[in-house]
Amino acid sequence: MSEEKSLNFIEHIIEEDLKNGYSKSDLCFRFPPEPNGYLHIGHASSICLNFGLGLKYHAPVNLRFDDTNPAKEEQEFVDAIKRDIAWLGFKWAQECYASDYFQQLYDWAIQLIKDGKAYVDSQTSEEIAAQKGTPNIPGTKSPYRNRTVEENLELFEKMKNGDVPEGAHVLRAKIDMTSPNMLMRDPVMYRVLHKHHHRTGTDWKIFPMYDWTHGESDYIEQVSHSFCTLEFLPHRELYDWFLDQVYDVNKLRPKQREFARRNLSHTVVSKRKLLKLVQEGVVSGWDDPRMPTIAGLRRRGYTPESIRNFADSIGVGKRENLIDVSHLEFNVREDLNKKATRVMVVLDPIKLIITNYPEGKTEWLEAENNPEEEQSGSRKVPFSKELYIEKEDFLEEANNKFFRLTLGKEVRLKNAYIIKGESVVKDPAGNIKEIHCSYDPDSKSGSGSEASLRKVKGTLHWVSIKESIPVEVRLYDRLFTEASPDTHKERDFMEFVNPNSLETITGYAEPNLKEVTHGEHFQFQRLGYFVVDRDSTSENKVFNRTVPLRDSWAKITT
RNA sequence: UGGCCCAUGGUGUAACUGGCAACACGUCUGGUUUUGGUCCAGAAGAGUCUAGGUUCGAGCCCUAGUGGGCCAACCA
Repeated sequence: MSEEKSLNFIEHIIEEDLKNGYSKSDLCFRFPPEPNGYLHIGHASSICLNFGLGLKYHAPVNLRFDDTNPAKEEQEFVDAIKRDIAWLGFKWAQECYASDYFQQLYDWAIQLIKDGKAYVDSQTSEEIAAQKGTPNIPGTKSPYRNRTVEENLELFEKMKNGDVPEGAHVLRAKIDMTSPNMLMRDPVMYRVLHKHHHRTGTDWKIFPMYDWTHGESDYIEQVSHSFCTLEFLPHRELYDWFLDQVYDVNKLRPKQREFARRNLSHTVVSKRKLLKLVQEGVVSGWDDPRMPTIAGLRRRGYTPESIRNFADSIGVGKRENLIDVSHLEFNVREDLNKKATRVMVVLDPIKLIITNYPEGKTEWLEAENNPEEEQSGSRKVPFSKELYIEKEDFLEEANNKFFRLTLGKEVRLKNAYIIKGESVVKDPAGNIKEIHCSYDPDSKSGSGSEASLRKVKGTLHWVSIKESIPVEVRLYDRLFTEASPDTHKERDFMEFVNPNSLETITGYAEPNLKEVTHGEHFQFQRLGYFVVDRDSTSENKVFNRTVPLRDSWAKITT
């Protein structure tokens, strides 16, 4: 009776620990962003992983800001990160800041100095780097490595008090300059920075490095499992070394474990690169609907559920990966199919005149809001003699693979009548100006009449010209032409930016779209899922296309 | 002149302590349908990087090779 989903390797680690002495109440996780930018779809995987584990094991998950570098971090990003995680639907147990642990970290550092495990180095960063060697060549010891405890304490005190300029000294852990792991070659623990920190202001002049901070923060919060991406694997040895120095056997000792970050095709997931797109004006900002940021996806119309389902469905692994965006798009469609109200909008209009329909008459026809959702109800749409339909929904002559309007054949107008193409009116250049057709008055949708039940080959969306309203519609394409824009070593990812990633057009919508609110989702019949964007410079309502309806539309037009 | 990680259909994952490879996306076909969507049914597609070894039996274990990735920031 176990309909249990198979476990991923992260869950196996936890199950294993549970078998080997951990109790369920020991479990505690964390999501530790640095507040130096916006969260993106890559972070979403990590968020869903950690918070998902919290939900699964009823364990707390802390939101911890890794704010140890005042040069890059800002309160604005802290706020944006909290907003995005909350929007995804997750609740953190505690809001923590690495900067809250500065004093504790400092006290431990003093202890390390006293134990002869840390020393103040007064070389330049270049000198230190040179001594570090390479992965192939062992490093050499710093001339300051054997300073006395007293001297180290005194210098470190000066660093702390801001009595020395930036770069004058650093505090280093005394480990092993010949280790095959570069990170173990006397890593820097503290540097001097005379910068304003968004939380501690000017209280601290020394700031701890990531490695010295992260494991100890996990320990302070008694996080049981600290999951990070694979590039931190070599850091684990150092994570454990630092923990060894402060660890109390009566307390829980956190574990760092690593998983592969998720890469999405046709996009970049690197704050540095995303920042460049913003700075160079390729996109309008961090929340441009083409951006893979949570804020961008939200504005594009992606729902929290779709992002969470996506993250859950792709799982976690340890290998290099490139997930096709179609996976993400599937999850969006699946969710929006149940939520989005069906409406009719014509993007590339051509006039359709129903020759046998009374002049000046307007009928208000019943239209279902969402056939997938019983309770969604219905609304009225106006129908009259002169309509717009999509230009590409008509061909004078077509083979029988074409399911839409041609001369002499019948199709249904969605929610309305069955019509038959009669003739076309062309301008002198031969372009079709209007299409004339006749309608069958007995074929009204939902009337139940024999005529209305007649099978026709296709159904078209339309809009009554007189009552229609213009709307601004933004169609998006992938931001990069290349599936993997950042793995080409010799070429810059900017070379792969798709110049046609945004197309703005004016469409004609049924009048119901006059009253819509920001963030509302719609399915424009045949055209895709759209979301109402926030107010802009346009006097018309603005709709962002979240995603087209599967691939069919593009397929047919070719 | 190194150390570590990884290798399963097109993509992403699964296969409990070894028992002839499963799920989702994508693709294709058929049916339903007031939109070529949705929904339903079905199909194709890998024999698990290579070579050895252990074993009655290996995707799972061992060895070597190959391929990919990570490590030399006073970033995280």
